[in-house]
Amino acid sequence: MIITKAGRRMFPAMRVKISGLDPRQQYYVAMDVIPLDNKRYRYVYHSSKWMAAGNADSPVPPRVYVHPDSLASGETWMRQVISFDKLKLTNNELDDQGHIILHSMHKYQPRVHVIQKERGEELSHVRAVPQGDGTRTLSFPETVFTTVTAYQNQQITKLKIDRNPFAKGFRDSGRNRMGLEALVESYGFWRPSLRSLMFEDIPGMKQGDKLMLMSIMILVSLTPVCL
Amino acid sequence: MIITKAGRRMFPAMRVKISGLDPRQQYYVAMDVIPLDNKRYRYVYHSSKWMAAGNADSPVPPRVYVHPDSLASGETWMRQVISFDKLKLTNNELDDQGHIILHSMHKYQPRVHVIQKERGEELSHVRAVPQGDGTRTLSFPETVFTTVTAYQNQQITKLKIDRNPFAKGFRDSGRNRMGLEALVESYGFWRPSLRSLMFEDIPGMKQGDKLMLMSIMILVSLTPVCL
DNA sequence: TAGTTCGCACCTAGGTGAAAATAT
DNA sequence: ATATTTTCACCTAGGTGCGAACTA
Repeated sequence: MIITKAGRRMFPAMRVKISGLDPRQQYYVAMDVIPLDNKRYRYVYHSSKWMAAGNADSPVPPRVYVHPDSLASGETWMRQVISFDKLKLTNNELDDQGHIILHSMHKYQPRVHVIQKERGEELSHVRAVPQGDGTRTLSFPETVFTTVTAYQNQQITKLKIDRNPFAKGFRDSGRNRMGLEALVESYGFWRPSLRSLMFEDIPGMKQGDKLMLMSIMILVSLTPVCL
Repeated sequence: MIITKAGRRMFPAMRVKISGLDPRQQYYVAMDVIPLDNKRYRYVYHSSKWMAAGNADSPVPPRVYVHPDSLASGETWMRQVISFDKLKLTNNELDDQGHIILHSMHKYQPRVHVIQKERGEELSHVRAVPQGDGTRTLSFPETVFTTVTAYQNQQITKLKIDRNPFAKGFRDSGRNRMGLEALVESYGFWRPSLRSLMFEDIPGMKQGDKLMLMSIMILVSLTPVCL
């Protein structure tokens, strides 16, 4: 995923559908991005692979992207597909725009949080998400990505150009256009799918929890590991 | 003010600064638009005046524009200038986009509401603002406007073109450009000002009310009556 | 030399009034 | 006649990867 000083969107964006919430309860929905491991990576062109190359850079200030529809009722959240397309990534450690701060050439795991509103609680953009009974955190391994300041892999570049409407100007004209199916076929690592994760699957999930029936589906946004 | 089926922004937009709120209390800020009188108007070109011409059309469905930063703390509201620039007006009585529905060729009074969050209360976009001790409603006579589907007055057209960035394409090139002061000067009825209205000024204002010290200033958005 | 930054052309998305077409 | 609707050129605002310049 490309990161810049000014902040760059993720593409594709995380999109999530939630069910099983208490329709009348108020929730925040938020996203953050945590390091996948303790390594720094480099892309080895001749083998077309990311290789570990030393230890991770020093930690960056923690940031949380609170979905702009927050605070909203369970009913509201469940009625829509929740898209994180306005979230931005930056490599500027002094960023004051509330963007998520990451190091380039590292691997990251995005997470989605569903946070039940406690009385008086205020969700901060610059502090870690409160962990407790009222918070459910979900990660999808399919969405792990590698940060770069310039694409290392021509397949990824082509994928971005072909799928992102804002990159239309770089597409091959006419003849090379593909339908979604052919496109998907041509990228072995690109696995769009509809995945469903029940809270029953979550380690430490408590019986009798109000949120037990909540499930989250990733609809579209599966990001190849080497992105 | 031009109204269309699809919805059209107000220009200039209402902009408001609030002080005197309880920093920790949660508030909605909202705007609505009420009929100024019971008349329908027509513009008489030779006298350059709006004249009453019959009774108002039948009432339209009530709509409230809840400011997108709602719900927020008094501290948050007071820290910023609150702009209503994304509010849209429509003449479509069947509108389902949440726009404010008005009749063309009528006079209207915009109002700003500051609504203290009561427990469990949900603010509706399609129902009148709840009137009670937790709600303060303010109207500024300077912001009264007349709705049209096409401008009736060449001065207004020029004003809109000169001030609205989105109408830049219609401006006279170079030589006719004016600075703000000259522009303001040239419109006798255009009175930008900084007005401050204390809640003490409001009829029925109660002593000891938590909100008593709140004041609201209109910063920029004064709209001529004949707009 | 590998990684980053910056200006840019080229898009999407959507807010303007003009003018022609249509409605009342 | 007068008012409204529709389409359009021309903007603002901002999301793309490219490629040259820069950096360590």
